[in-house]
Amino acid sequence: MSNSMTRVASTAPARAKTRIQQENEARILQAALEVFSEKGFHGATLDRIAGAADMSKPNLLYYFKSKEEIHIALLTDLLDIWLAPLREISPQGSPATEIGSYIRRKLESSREFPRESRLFANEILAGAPHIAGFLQTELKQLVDEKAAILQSWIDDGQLAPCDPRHLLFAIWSTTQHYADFSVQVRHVLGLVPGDVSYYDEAARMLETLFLGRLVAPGTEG
Amino acid sequence: MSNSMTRVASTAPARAKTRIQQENEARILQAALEVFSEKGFHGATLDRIAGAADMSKPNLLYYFKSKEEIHIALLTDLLDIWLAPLREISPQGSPATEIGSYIRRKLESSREFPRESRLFANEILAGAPHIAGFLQTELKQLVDEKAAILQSWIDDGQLAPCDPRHLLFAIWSTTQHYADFSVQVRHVLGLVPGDVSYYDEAARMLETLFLGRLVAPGTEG
DNA sequence: TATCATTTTTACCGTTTGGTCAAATCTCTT
DNA sequence: AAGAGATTTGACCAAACGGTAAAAATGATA
Repeated sequence: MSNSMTRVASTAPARAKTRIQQENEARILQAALEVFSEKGFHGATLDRIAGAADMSKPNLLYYFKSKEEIHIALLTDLLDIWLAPLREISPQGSPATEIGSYIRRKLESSREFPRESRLFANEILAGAPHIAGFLQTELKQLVDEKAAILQSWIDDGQLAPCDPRHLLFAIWSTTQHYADFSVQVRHVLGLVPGDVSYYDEAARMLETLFLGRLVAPGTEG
Repeated sequence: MSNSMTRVASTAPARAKTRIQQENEARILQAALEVFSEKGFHGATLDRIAGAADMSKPNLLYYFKSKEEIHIALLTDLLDIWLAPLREISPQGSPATEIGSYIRRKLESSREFPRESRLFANEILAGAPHIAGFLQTELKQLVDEKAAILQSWIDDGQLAPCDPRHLLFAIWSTTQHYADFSVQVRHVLGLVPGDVSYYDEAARMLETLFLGRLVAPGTEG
């Protein structure tokens, strides 16, 4: 949860951070994550964030120059969390093990970082104004790289013919759904607000879907 | 795209709608859909919506009492669009045909109504403050009903054992992803903003995923 | 064309919002 | 303990916001 955006420009001296500075920046980012992920960028107010950080608004603005700077700092930290599971896909493994563990990692990420996932979802829904560059460059590159691995498995006959990038989309959407749409999931399942017990069943569903066979063969007519 | 919220309370006389009234309400709702789906509720302003409807703000407020009333009107209209594909799932058909056509309907809905889909996504992400009741009652009921159909197919051995409701979640997430996360999809695929040519490939992917078998058998070790 | 209801506009209001500023307080070092 | 730098606070501001009121303009109807 370290902040890479407030860290300096190469020309500035970049003083070492005080104990208080570290603590308060962390508190602010945590509070802002809570508020931004719940209310969206425009729905979040500096007063609210400051309140959640148990801090006055001017004091908050002493550490971050603007509301947008906090938002960008959060997004930047987020991208590593988002990419990490994808990076681990290896050409050495088999489709079943690699796809299976990728799904587990992504699902675990949804369970562990639901607020970060919602922050990301909000940003994409808003047209990705702050991370368009990231999507076009780093993410696209990594996707192309991993898609090539999947493609080699398709060429081997280990994986059904399909556009590997769309396979990744399917994994992203199904796993992130449990964080981004958790309210809907809980209402439909009849669970109380805090309950996240659906993750076990979700994992089973996704394993069947991606690694097994959903519809029994011979009944397609 | 008719509006059911401004229509009357049972006690009020409910005058018939003027030609101008009908036209302007439609223009406002269309403009508001554009703005709300793009900016979210808090990011949208009455000035912007009025501008998009080519109308002054007070004039807009002559037709809708408040910003929230417009939002609720849009959401209410939306729910029918959202539910329609699910309603069509029939116990008469086979799993392959029913699930397949449900996916096609949902995907078509994403392509045809991307703004409505994003409006819905925004609402859920915000905690579903306006449609929590709908999710808990109408949607839950319909899901339970359709899940029972899927369950009967599981009992028949026509469908792999799984929680049918999570199967529905998987269908929702994968299909809606192409509307809600279209910006990300396009950036990753290297497409220009307006391009929706990915839907064909998406349909193929989802058919393979839900109706076929992704990972070749015998290689799971 | 006169009349009345509907529609549109102009001017305005109170509140909220992101952000500033300078003074006051605190913390750390010497 | 004193001084310097870091931190915190309270008072404040301009702009944007959702919304109102009343007059002006338009449309329908007879």
